[in-house]
Amino acid sequence: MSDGYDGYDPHAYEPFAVAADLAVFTVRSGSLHVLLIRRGQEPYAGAWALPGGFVLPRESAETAARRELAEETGLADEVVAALHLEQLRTYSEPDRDPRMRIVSVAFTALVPDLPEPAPDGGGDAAHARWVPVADAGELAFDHAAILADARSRIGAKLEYTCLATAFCPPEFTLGELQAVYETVWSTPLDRPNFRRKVLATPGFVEAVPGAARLTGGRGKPAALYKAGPATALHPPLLRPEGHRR
Amino acid sequence: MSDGYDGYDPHAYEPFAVAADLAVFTVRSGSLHVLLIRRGQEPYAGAWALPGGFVLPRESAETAARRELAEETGLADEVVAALHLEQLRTYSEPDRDPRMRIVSVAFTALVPDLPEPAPDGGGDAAHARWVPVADAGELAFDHAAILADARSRIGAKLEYTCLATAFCPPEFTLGELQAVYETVWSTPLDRPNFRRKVLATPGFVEAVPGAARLTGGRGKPAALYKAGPATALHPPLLRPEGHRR
DNA sequence: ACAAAAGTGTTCTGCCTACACCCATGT
DNA sequence: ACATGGGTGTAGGCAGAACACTTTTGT
Repeated sequence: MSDGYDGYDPHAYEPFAVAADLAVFTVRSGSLHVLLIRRGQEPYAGAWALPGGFVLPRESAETAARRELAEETGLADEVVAALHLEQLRTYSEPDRDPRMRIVSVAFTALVPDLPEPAPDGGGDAAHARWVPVADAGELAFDHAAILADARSRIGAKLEYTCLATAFCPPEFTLGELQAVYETVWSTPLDRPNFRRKVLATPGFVEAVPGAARLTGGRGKPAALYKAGPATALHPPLLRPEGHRR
Repeated sequence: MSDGYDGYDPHAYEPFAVAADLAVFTVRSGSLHVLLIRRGQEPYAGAWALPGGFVLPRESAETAARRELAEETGLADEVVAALHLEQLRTYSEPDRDPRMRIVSVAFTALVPDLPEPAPDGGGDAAHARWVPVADAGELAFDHAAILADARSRIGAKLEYTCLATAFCPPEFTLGELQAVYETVWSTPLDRPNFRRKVLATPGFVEAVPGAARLTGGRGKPAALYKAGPATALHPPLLRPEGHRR
């Protein structure tokens, strides 16, 4: 910070509020879904919005994001605490909220398709729903832009990180993992090559010895894997169009 | 934002201040430099810090970053307006500033080695200096962490974007461009392969017909190029260690 | 003549693509 | 038996790594 900081009076200006908003994604029945909240009051009453809320005086933005997520979705605290949250970007246009000056730090999170879907929780969670991103349409404030940024970020992240496993349950088949990629990228992938690529990357997935699962009833039972310790994917797993001219 | 936003009183809490801080890099005499400001007052009087300052009530964080950069470095307004600014991340730990709650949106910028170095400007610019990042050491507040994040970000960005040209003057040789990569990555690169890779990427650089420059006095004069319209680099130009196991 | 820097050519390796093929299970 | 999904093998192509070599300048 510059010398311009010194002598600043915190109360001289109309204060800023700082918020944390979340774009929480899951893959469910073949399409990418995002967690949205139905707004109860003006402005944008009745509109859908990303979950989020104000950063409290003794919180960091990330702590606030976790707290709001737990409050609004009824997810268990341990689940929320273990969640991989990633800062997306901060939105600070002066008129992004009609009421007052709000600077919002946006986060992205990826969760598996939860057995008890979040919206069934009590309290604030009553207005939370999983919505296919394709159907999200208009959202309150600038949340449609945040959602678009988050969407494109996770598409890119799948290329060079191991984050795709965050969309899967603790144990999953390679077919399920491939479906995550295909859903997020909206592109079919070659199964043999996908398989080799994933298994050739040390620490991406680890075999669960002896375990197998019948997928969809038909077909050969698939071996089960769990997420490995690796986070980066070298060399990357590129989208089919990614390296074509 | 959630329903938690409604009924919020802007004055109910100790207000937040929002700041924009900048990590401005340049390549100069074979090493990566960052623009730092010597603080005149407490806290951290006499310490080095990243340039930056408060976001004003009607500004976005990015606008504030440009304004502060112009004020503190004496760079021409056109130069600052044309600068490629990229949002790095927002730092919001409650105690990052001992005086009050300050949430800081950090930006990164890359500039060529300026003919008239920024620090020579008048006014606030008097305390600005280019410092080799290796010599930056301890900085005020959490700026050392911001600098480290910015450093690693630009290293990664060079791999898959055309940003390296931002470090070069309007016309440059491929040797100079390669020196940028080698300086930022601290790795020697193979000249023939680098050259082919850059020229094979459409829109990365464009030849300036007929022009040539003697570099260092000795050796064959090098052809000149200017930055092309491309921004992405597909496929990426990976660091030597990047895809080795 | 020699050093230094630009620029060209060539070989080798390894990954990625593609597609053909076998295996196990339910109906 | 056959459909369905899991899993293995293999040939071709393309890009990058490594390095030998030529060209043009200053001393």
